[in-house]
Amino acid sequence: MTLSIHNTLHRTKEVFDPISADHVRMYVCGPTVYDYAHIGNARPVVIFDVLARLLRHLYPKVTYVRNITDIDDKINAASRESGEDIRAITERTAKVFQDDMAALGALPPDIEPRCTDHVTQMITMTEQLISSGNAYEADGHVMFHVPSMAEYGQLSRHSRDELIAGARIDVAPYKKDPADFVLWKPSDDLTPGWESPWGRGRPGWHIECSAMAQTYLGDEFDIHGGGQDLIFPHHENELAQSRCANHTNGMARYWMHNGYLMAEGEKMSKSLGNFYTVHDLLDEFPGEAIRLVLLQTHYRQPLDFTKEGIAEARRTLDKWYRFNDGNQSASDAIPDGIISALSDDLNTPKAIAELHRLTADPSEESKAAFLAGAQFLGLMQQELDDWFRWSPAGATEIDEAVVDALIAERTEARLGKNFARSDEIRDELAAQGIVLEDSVDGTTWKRG
RNA sequence: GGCGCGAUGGCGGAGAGGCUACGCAGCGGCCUGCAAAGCCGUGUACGCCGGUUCGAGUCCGGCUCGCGCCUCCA
Repeated sequence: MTLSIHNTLHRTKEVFDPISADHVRMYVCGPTVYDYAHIGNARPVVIFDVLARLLRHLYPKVTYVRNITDIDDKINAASRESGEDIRAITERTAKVFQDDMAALGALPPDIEPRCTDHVTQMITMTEQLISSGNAYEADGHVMFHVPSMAEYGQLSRHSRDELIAGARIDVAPYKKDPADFVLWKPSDDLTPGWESPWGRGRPGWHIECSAMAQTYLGDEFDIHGGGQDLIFPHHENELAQSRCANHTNGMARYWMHNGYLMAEGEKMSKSLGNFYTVHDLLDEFPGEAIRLVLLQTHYRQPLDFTKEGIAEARRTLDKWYRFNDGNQSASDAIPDGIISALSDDLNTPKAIAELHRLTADPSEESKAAFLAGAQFLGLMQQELDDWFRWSPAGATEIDEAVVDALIAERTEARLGKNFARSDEIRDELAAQGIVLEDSVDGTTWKRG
């Protein structure tokens, strides 16, 4: 099976040709842990989780690195505002992030490095950039000198002149060139800092990824991923730093970026009330339904995320859980249709259509294939009862014994043709969000 | 202003120069005491204007609308 992926570097779909077929290496930019992840942050996590699963299926060894950024001025600002210790904020937020992503069915990456553990590597890389003539120290800062790299802008396709023309902020006086960006900056006594050859300070906001990727994946690796909004400046600057420090022609062979996400037809913003954190959504919907919404749209397409969309995805999963009534086990082989769809630049909507196609055939063979395919995509992970009896956070507890007693009473009433009482019981339960289903085998219930 | 992305049937969403996408919802039917679930059947589409072609959602040009990014982040 040939894997092809869209490479942002060339803006075309290309056949994936790893540096070493024995060991595929991928780096994805992870969260800055100062606040709960919103659904836009979850999109790359789920997308690259699918890619990691696919790579592991196609290649013998895969190393997937996704960092946690725990040094950032937004974190410092959050700490100043709330008074909470920086370490406490980052630990707490990182834990919630990991739990929330697990609830979305995303497997943990192989390595999840933190910036605070890699400051030494960042300092080393910064020193390398100074000695190679690509960076300079000025006024306590170390700056990357953009004109020192001829190919700067190759990823985002911004020319240096355009950047300067479009700049929205004043140029700091210590910059040699308006396009230069920071590698290291000084910290005052109230700000976290590390000792360095340039005094006590902290890293700029791109060098972390360059340093951590180099540490775990080497000077050059296969895939670098993230959201489209990271193309510039983050990835452009990472690319420049890594190439110049490591003396390579590229950092990653393939750069992949997922499209942006809107919520309820508008850009997500707190003031519009459509700002969804994954943590809050998980109180309201099962994680698998959220995952399915994310996979139903191709990763490079814009996605309008709506609660109605999650509800619809949940109904689709209801249907799938019914189709696979809990008695099947997944076949060993992942259906070809799933693998070939995913191998075509991660065409998850097409893979999902393939799942729908398999549900049209009620044979045991098809059910086993369906289950294998769905589970490969990180879906159909629940027990049947857990899925149908899932309830939102804060919902009233259901006393199953009471429900069973009412069902028994209703069955009696139906046998006695007392349909008035029978329907009354059904309505009563429906009011509590319980839906009854009669079949030849008796009556079962689920949460509606 | 610069760079880039998107526009498909009521909704979601693939595909791609000639061939059914698919799902949801709707409608008709079967089943059911009635429902629910399930099953069968069924309608509707490619933003606008030109062009290329025997033939264009699919290629080219222009336009309209929506959106992203434009550095030490907000």
